[in-house]
Amino acid sequence: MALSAALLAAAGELTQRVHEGVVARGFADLRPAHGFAFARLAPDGATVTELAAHLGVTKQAASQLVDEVVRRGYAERRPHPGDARARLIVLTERGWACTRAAEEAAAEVVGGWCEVLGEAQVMALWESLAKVAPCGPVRPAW
Amino acid sequence: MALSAALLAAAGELTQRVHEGVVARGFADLRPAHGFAFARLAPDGATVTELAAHLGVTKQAASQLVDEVVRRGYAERRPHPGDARARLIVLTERGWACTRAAEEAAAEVVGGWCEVLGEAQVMALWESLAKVAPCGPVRPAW
DNA sequence: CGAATTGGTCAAGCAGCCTGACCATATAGT
DNA sequence: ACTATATGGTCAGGCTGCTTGACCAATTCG
Repeated sequence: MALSAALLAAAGELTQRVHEGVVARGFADLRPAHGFAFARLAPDGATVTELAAHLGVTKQAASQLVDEVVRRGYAERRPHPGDARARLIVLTERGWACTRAAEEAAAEVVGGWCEVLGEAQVMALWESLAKVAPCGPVRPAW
Repeated sequence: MALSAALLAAAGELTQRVHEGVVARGFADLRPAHGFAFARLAPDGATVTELAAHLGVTKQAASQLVDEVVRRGYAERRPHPGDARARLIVLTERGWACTRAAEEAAAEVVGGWCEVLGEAQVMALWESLAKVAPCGPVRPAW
């Protein structure tokens, strides 16, 4: 179906342009995959196991990804308040700055869409997508 | 933005379910990435270089991917009619069967969306996406 | 209190992609 | 026509991200 192609094209372009926007704002040492991790870490932090589940990878892979972002100063491992085995991964100030940069870049792209479609159409698009994939995986899927 | 998340979720779910559908129809030795290659090969075949450009990878990676699908009987390398250096990669009958299976699986998913949104909304969704990403990359983007 | 479970890391291996080098054919320059 | 350059494709080697398997520390259940 052509709809499938259009959907994949839009998602690919969004990912690509958000990544470009993040890089342009000075965060060049990150890959798109890190963004998906930040999305899970942002609200209140998360454990490695939770992050692994969110990204659909093994704990080891998630742990390795956390190593990277910690080494680059975007997050830190803290003792978990309620479980001495676990560690709570939380964003640092730099991590939050990067998250805000990603939101700005995303808003820019969506703004461009509003100019093409009109705001009402974009809202309709959003609602349709939300109904169609209520809890789909917000992560690299292929 | 929540729209971004919804879009990525929908694209991820589509990719995943199409792949599941293809596997369920008996083509278990393929990855989603192969599907993006088939999309370029399907109409009239393509050279390795064209395929590489379409997938956004190097010629070497594309050549290796072609090796895999040839070894598994989905495609074959033929001499290129107009250029003795080049080879035209074309789908075999098995390759076409797999392509049809993918289209069936995609139609199933979209059919499910029609039940949720109604056919008119799905058409509107399609048109909006087509306007927004007229020539986005139909390939794994992250 | 011992047994089984869960969170996390360490170690080794593999798959997919990249860079660099190379050959064969095609195209352009003179 | 003949060389020079560009293009299509492959081979070889290396790197990165992810996986499986094993293990330790802390928790929970009997």
